[in-house]
Amino acid sequence: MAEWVLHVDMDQFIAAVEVLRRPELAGRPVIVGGRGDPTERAVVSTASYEARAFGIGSGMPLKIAARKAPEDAVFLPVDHEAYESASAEVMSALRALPGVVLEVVGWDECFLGVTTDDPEAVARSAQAAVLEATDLHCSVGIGDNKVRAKIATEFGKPRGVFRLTAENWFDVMGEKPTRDLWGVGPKVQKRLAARGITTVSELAAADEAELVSEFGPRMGVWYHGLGSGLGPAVVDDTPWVARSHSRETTYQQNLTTASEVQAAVAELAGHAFEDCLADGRPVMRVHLKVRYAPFETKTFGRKLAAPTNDRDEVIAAAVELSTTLDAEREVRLLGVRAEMVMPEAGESTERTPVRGRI
DNA sequence: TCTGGGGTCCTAGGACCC
DNA sequence: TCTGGGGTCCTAGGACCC
Repeated sequence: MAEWVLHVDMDQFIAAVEVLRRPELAGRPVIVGGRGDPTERAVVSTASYEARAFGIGSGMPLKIAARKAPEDAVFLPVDHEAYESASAEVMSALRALPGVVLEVVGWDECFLGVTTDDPEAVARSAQAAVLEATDLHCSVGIGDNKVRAKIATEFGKPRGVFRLTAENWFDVMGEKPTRDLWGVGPKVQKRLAARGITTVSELAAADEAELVSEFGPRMGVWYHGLGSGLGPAVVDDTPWVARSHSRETTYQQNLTTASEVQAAVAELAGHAFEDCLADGRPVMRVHLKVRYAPFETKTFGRKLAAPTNDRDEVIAAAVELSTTLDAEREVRLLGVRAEMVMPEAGESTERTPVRGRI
């Protein structure tokens, strides 16, 4: 029997959860984002397939989505608690499958590690288990590592199963643009293209030393391997330990005075601090990120003298950071993020340069 | 045309020490 | 007067993911 990595990804998860509790919305374009008011500053979290047909997608400003949407479209507010409880049901249904190791990646996706001669059968039973428990549909990618399993899922959508391994990697992916790889975004795609690398096959055939000189010792090697579909194959079910907590808000009206900014920073820092407190862990660093008009961002931070549980100390540190803003130029803030970083928690597991929770 | 909120990890460069 | 290497720590910034 062989070891396999399965990647389970819910189909239009947030929209599907909303339709589940409002069956009358089935078949209509559903757009979930912000407070559900398309005239506000906010973006689309998820659009149903019906809405995607009109060119609406996640990350798009609600105002733009409203312009593209047909008359019968429905805008709904984000309801974190509903998605979290649906997510928990999905995960527990999957965890109950015999012989699987489950690693949560996000609300609506996870990896399953399984030893079997028939991974397609496991994939089908995973889909059946999720449907039975939640009435929600998912797609499953099967791979010989996480990178291939993750990419395979896209070929299975919706409600399908697809297998991607070393055997068919270049047949399936060879001619695709580098952007289709997990971890290659628009910036990296552009930098690769500047060196004549536009397809997955070209990336695999590229000179690794050249990639290292462009992207650094870790990322250069990582991207080169990505061209061949290389990646970690270990599915790790140890519970997630957050390294940091942050709070961010976009203001409907820009903040324009130093005292407004300081009040906003103090409030956000307080909430982020409480998230750390809830984890039972002290705060080691305080970061601030501001977005100011027209569309620039600035980040800065400071290490505290020692890890602390002192609320006043971390808030004071955050507020003090905000005083370094250039009042003339930078105090027209669209948004502010306060981040609290906690000390390294125990031994870290194997890490890969794929961002986010892998 | 307008820009979420929650995260993670990597890199470059300066400061500082020996 | 001119200016070594090597190492570590720290901060700012960047990129990407869900």
